Amino acid sequence: MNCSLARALNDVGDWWTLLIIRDAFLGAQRFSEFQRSLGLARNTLSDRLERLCAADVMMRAGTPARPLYSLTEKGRALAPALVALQQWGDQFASANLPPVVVTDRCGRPLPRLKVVDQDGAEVDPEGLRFAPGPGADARTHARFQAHARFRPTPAFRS
Amino acid sequence: MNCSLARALNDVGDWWTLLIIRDAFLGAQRFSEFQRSLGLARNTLSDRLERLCAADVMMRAGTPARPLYSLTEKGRALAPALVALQQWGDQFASANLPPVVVTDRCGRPLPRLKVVDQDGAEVDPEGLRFAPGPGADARTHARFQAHARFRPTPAFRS
DNA sequence: CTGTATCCTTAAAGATACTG
DNA sequence: CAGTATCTTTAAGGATACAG
Repeated sequence: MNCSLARALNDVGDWWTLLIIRDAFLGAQRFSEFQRSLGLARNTLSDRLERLCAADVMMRAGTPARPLYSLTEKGRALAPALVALQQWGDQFASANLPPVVVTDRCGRPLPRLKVVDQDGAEVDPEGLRFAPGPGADARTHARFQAHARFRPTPAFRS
Repeated sequence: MNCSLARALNDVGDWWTLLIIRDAFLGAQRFSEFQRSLGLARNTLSDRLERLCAADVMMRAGTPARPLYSLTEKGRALAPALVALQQWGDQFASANLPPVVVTDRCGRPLPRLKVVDQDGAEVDPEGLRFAPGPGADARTHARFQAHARFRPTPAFRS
């Protein structure tokens, strides 16, 4: 798919994968830590760790017999996505009574992530738009031109 | 699960669901728009839209015979998570050549989402911590006390 | 401890045809 | 147009036992 979101989901869009990554952020490193923390089957965990290493989201260190799993830079770059999802769950799926909160290293809860524009002004969801990027292929361009991708942008609406 | 992330994933942690939501942000409203845009089976789409409406992420308007699907406030609140994931895919899965970029309503590409603390300072991934929240149950508290959730916080490490 | 190898059961997804 | 109803196929996940 010619789509970054689909590609992202291909790497981490699985039920267990993001939970594994969260545990890695929490400091889990050993196979058994993930396994006991999440309670998933061993073969499933094995498969997920394999995929994550193959996708360069996590890496294996330690000895082959007792590996240590940790996040790569690519994996750590998931922090905003992870925090955003958790905060959304805090607010809407946990009725603002989250079991666990994300904090800075001093233990102060983090404010909600905001989408801001180049001037630092917050962009509300209705203000979001999409446009062909540098990697757009012919099909993508065609789609946007065909019907402005569903919703006309202000420029087209004028 | 006593975990906001798992609850969030329960609502939107599916392969198709986030793509449907993205199309909704793009302005798609009709069953056939989603279907043609994503190319998923009709029964699958039907199921996803059903779940999304049940979870109050999307809502149905228009006539029963020709419904219009749109995001609720809860759904629009997914914008940060969606943008964060897409940007991650842009950078790492599309080699910084994204087919589609997220912009503000003027068409200016958005800067990358950042995790900031209460003072507005950026929090790097290593600085992330987690702590029991107001909705923590006994089991959650026990977990944190048992082993500081894998990694000792600076306070515990001292 | 860290997996791999099977087996088994269930769920998910697509294709297709049909209905209001 | 917007689904529903079947049917079929495949994949995913858990359980268990075993191995290095």
